[in-house]
Amino acid sequence: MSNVNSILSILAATYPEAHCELNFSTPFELLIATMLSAQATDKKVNQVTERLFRDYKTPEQFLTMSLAEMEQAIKELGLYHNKAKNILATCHILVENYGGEVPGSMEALTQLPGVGRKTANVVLSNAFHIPAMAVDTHVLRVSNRLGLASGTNPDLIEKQLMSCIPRSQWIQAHHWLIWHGRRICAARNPKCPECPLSPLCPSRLLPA
DNA sequence: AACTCGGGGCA
DNA sequence: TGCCCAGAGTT
Repeated sequence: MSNVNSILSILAATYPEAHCELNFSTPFELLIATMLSAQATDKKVNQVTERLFRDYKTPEQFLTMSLAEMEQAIKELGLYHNKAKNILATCHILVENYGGEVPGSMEALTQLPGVGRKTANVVLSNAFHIPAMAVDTHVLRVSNRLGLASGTNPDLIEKQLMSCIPRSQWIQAHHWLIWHGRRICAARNPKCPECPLSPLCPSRLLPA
C-alpha cells in the first residue's frame, strides 16, 4: 500500500463525516456563501447567510438590494466592499446570461466577478456533485506538510492532488484535508502528538 | 510574487 | 496585541 493510500485511509477513518460546513439549500446559496467565506470563518458565514437567505433567495431578489444595503448585511465578515460589489455584479450576470441559474462549468463560474478557481470548485463539487479538488489555505498547508504536494501555487497543488488521489475521492479528500487542518494540523501550533498521521508525516513536530 | 481588502475570533 | 480566518483581483 502506497503512502498516499495510507494517508487517505487514515483520514477517512478519522473524519468519516467530513462535509461542507457552509450551509446552503441551492447552488445559488452555496455560490454566495462561498464568495462570502473568503478570509472569514465558516461559522460567521453561516450566521450571516442564515439571515440573508431568509429574506433573499434568488439572484433576482438579491438585485433588489443596493450596494450599501448589501455591504451592511455582510459587514461583519470583512472585505465587505469587494464582496458586496462582486455579489451584485455576479447576480446581474446570472439573471442576464443564465436565466437566474448558477452555471455548472468551471469556465462560466470563473468568469463571474469574485469567483476564482477555488470558489468554482467548491460549487461544482458540493452543489453539482462534479469531482473537483478545491485548494484553499488549509488544503495547501496540510498537503504540503504531508508530502502529498509541494509549492505555493494553488493551481499546481490542485494538479498534484488530482494526480495522486483517485478521482472518486477528490471531493471527500478536499473535506478531509480541511477538517484535519482545522482540528489538528493547524497553521500555528499543530497538534502533532495527537495526530493519527504523525507516523507518516515528514513534517511532524517532535514532542517538546 | 507581493499587495490590498477587513471585521471578528482566539490565544 | 498579533495573527489567522473554507480568496480574488490588481500591480
